[in-house]
Amino acid sequence: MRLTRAGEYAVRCVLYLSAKGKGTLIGRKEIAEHCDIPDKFLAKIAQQLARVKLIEISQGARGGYVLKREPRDISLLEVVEAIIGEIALNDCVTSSAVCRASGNCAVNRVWIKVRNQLRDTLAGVSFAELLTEDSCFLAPVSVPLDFRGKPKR
Amino acid sequence: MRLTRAGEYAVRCVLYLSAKGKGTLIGRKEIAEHCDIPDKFLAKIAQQLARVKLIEISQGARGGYVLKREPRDISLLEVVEAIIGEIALNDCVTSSAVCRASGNCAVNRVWIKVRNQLRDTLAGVSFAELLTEDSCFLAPVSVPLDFRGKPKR
DNA sequence: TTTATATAAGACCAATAAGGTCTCATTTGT
DNA sequence: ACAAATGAGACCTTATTGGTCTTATATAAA
Repeated sequence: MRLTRAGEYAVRCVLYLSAKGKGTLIGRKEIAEHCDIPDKFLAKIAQQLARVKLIEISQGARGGYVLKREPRDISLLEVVEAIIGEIALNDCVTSSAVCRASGNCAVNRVWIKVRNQLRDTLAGVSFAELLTEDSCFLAPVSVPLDFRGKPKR
Repeated sequence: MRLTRAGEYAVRCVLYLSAKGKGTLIGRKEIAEHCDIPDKFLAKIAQQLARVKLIEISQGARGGYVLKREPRDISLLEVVEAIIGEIALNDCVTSSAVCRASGNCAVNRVWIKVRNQLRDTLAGVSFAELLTEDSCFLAPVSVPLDFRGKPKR
């Protein structure tokens, strides 16, 4: 696994929307500009976020994106996996096609362990938490105090 | 980071050499065949392992590879990083070029944390340990009892 | 109801990295 | 000297990433 550019952008986008608060409609261009994401590329990424119900997209004039859940209930893991799929650090873990011994392999067991560890840690970080610290924004954004807390899952 | 095919092959190779024991000369073809690694590709990988002194290569007729350290002192991390370089899960962690806020970014701090966690876990697994369980071999290999234990680092 | 402003969906393209091969040189045992 | 092995790096092919473009559709406002 690797946090691809698309994944990185998705995190920035959700972080920006989180700062604005759940339910606030924000135009795509504003996000793109503010978070330094190529406009059209963001459109593609947003569709994936919408598919997993993290955001809602409204079309037409004055359209844009709306965060559908509270930042404290959104984990880093969710956003990342919405874009790059379920995290796997190697092929063996997901498919036994590569390694004939797979399924009963000591090396594989280690990879499964570190993968779970990684996922657990990412699952434990909410966007509300991320907002309480300086983040990857290009310009400062005001952060409402009530968007702080731990994720439910 | 992702365990590439090359990294996977390197692990298999060192595991095979570990089973044979430190100091035992094994021909490249034997390893390639036994571990299901493309012969020429193994040559390339072996050079990287030699560069970090994990193995020694002898040329000429009856040449091959020799494990230079005890399996209990070789960690999974070492072998993996010998091939794919120091593990980094995203660009931000390594270079601040991508993310302008880098260095003081909450998201980045999370990635650094999970990366360290991952490296620590891999560093804690020795090849001796891996040998005590069924591994990614295509055919069974006898495992000397004295190659079992924890890695020094 | 027309027009301007947005996004939708997916085809498409360029750049990079992964996976692997090939060639020519060098080394070493016999 | 010769055969059997590896060294080093150029080179090729394929997959993935990162991103754009085009056509269609939706909506607010004039």
